[in-house]
This record gives sequence, C-alpha cells and structure tokens, in this order.
Amino acid sequence: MSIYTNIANHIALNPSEREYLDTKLRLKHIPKKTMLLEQGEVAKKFYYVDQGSLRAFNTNTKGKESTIMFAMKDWWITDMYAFMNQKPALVSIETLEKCALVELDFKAMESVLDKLPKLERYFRILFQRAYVREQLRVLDNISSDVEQRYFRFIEKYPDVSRKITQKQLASYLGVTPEFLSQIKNK
Amino acid sequence: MSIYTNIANHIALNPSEREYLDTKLRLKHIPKKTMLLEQGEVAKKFYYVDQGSLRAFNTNTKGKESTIMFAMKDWWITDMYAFMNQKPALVSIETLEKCALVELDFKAMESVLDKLPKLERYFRILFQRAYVREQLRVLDNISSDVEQRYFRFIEKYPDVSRKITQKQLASYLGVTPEFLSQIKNK
DNA sequence: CGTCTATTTGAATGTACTCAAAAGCGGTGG
DNA sequence: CCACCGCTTTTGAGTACATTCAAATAGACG
Repeated sequence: MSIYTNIANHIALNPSEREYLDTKLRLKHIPKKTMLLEQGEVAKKFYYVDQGSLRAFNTNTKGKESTIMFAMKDWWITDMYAFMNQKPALVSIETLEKCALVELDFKAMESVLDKLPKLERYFRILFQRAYVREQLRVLDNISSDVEQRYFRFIEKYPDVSRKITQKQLASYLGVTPEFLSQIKNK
Repeated sequence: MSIYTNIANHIALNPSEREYLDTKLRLKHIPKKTMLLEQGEVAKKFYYVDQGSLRAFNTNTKGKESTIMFAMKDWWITDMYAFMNQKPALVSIETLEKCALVELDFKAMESVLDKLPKLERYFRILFQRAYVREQLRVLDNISSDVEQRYFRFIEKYPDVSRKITQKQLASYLGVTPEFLSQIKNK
C-alpha cells in the first residue's frame, strides 16, 4: 500500500506505530461509477486513493452540478466540511474508474491522531497544501477568464484531464459544457 | 495577548512550553494602510491578528486587483504559498486600520514545530478549517451568481463587511465595483 | 446493433464589463 | 471648522462574455 510511502515522505513511523495505524485502515476495491458518499449523508470516511480516480461534486436545487475536486492516486478525498463536523455532506463522491481506496473513518482518525500524535504533522502538511491549492484556485476563478482557466487546468493537471469528460471539466471551471466546447474549438 | 487563549482552545501548553513559544513571537503595532508584504517578495512572516484588520490581494499585469482574503481579530494571515515554499509572494498584504499583530517568522515556525510538536495539532486544525473555508468559497464562486455571493458574504462576515469598501468587496467577489453597485441598489 | 450520453453548432437572451461622467464622502490643511 | 482634493460610489450607454434552448453529430457501452 503506497499510503505508507506517502506518510514516510513526511514523518517516520516505527514498526509498532505502523502496525497500530494499520489496524485503523481498510483497503477497499470499488468498481467504476460507484457513489461513495451521497450529498446530504454524514461523511464518515476519509479516503486515500491507492489506485484510480474520483470526483466530488455538488448538485444544486436546479440540478446543476459543480465539481469541487478530482482525486487521483495518492490524493486524499472526502467532504472535509462534513467529515470534520460530522454534518450532512454538501457533495457527492463517485469513482470515475475502478479504484483501490484506503478508508479511514472519523472515529478511527480521532484515535489515530490521539495515539500517534506524529500524524498531526502529516495531516498538518496535507491540509496546509490543500489550503494553498484552494486559495490558488480561488485566485484563478476571480481573476481569470474561462479560456485561461481551461488552459491552465490542462497544463497543471494533465493526468486528470485525460480521465475526465469535458462536461465534468466544465462543471469544475464553473461554465456550461457548450461554452467550454466553443473555447476548445477556437 | 489573545493568541495564547486561541491556542488554548485547541491544545494545552504548560508554562515552560508557553515561555519557549513566547521567545519566538513578537507583538507589533502597525499603522493604518501599511504594506506588510509586497507581491514578489518572499513571505517571511506569518501574522496573527490581535487587533485590527487586513487584506491580501493580487494585482495582475493589467493592474486589476483581486482580494484573496480579509483577516480580522484572531485570524492568521500571510501568503501561505510563498511562506511555506519561501518563494515570491503572489499577493500583497496591507492593514486596513491600526493593527496589533503577532509575528512568527518562517525559521521560528520551523523550530517551534520541532520543539513543540503539540503545535502541529493546533496548525493542523487551523489549516484544515482554512481548507474547508476555501473549498466552500470555490463552490460558491462556481455555482452561484454575483448577487447570491454578495448577500451570502455580508451574512457570513458581517464584521468584515463593515470594515471594507465596496471596491474591496467587489475585488473579493471577482466583479467590477460598478456592477456590485448595481446589485446593491436593486 | 441500438441506446444513451457527451459533444458540437447556432440563434437568441441575459449577465457582467468597459468607458465616461456625475455625485458623494473622507481626510487634510489652511 | 470649512473648503478642497482624491478616491469611492453611482448611473448610463454600448459592448463582450457566457448562458439557454434546440437540434444534429459523435462516441461509449451493453
């Protein structure tokens, strides 16, 4: 499981620590196009992507979908708002392809952080980066037009671009698929 | 200094730990309309707002300003991208009024986290919340029109709304001041 | 092969921007 | 304390960007 390699990039766990952590994690194989979380449910799990790719998206009252994030190998994904507050999720999460995911549930995460405070550092770095990433996305959204955002996305995330439909990318950029189509073919 | 109260909300520091931390922090009084960081400079400091309010904004090549965040009492602010990577800042930071700020510089933060690993937890929670906040802002940006975003902002951050100009709010929402004016007077 | 969804194309509409000018407001100096 | 200056806010006309709706085409998948 590459999650331990990923963790080892930031902190060093000794064998007994790793063993303890291992009791709290569960590797799951999930088919393509499977809903892991439905908008409105409490988000109970935090997923580490060992293989495959996923999408988190909100559906508004008019049925319009907005993609909040894509997750690829070595990313973590959940509805973090709903997970940390144990409240109803604002987004649904679906697999885009066959996935291998490491599940960490809310209670387990609390006890892991309690028993292995070293992991606070791991998650601190994780969230710090996630914060920076989202802030850059906000800047992009409010300062650039759709064309720039489109080209910047495919440049920054070429691997993601290959796995998603244009409709999904449009819903990530916050535009209609029709308009994105026009930009592309220009 | 209310920073210790703020920290105490999340973790318990014993007197010697607090004393150590105190050697790394520096309280500064800054006048109104002062630039703490200029876009392009390396961000050396992370600021905790003890009193007053601030604004972080990017200026693009055409001179258009985009406000990334406002910071009020008990918020932390810096260009986190530039701070954590020690790279040139994408934003400038200015005081909106007379401020009392607690400064933590990059090297100091590294040694504080090293010597007082308890603080990893404090910052983990801080960044986790910041991440969620930015993610909700992204969702708002891509799924709602300007009018909704405007009303949601003044409802969610009434205290911020009172301290900033409409032009600044427009640059936070990603619209022109002229258009925001129209929305308001409708 | 047929069905379902994604993508493209186009016309009409609506949303937000640009530019310009006038009015309002806050701070500063006399 | 008032008058002036500079910046913010308002208002309006014309333009550009992005959406909606509809229909045709292309692709994916069972």
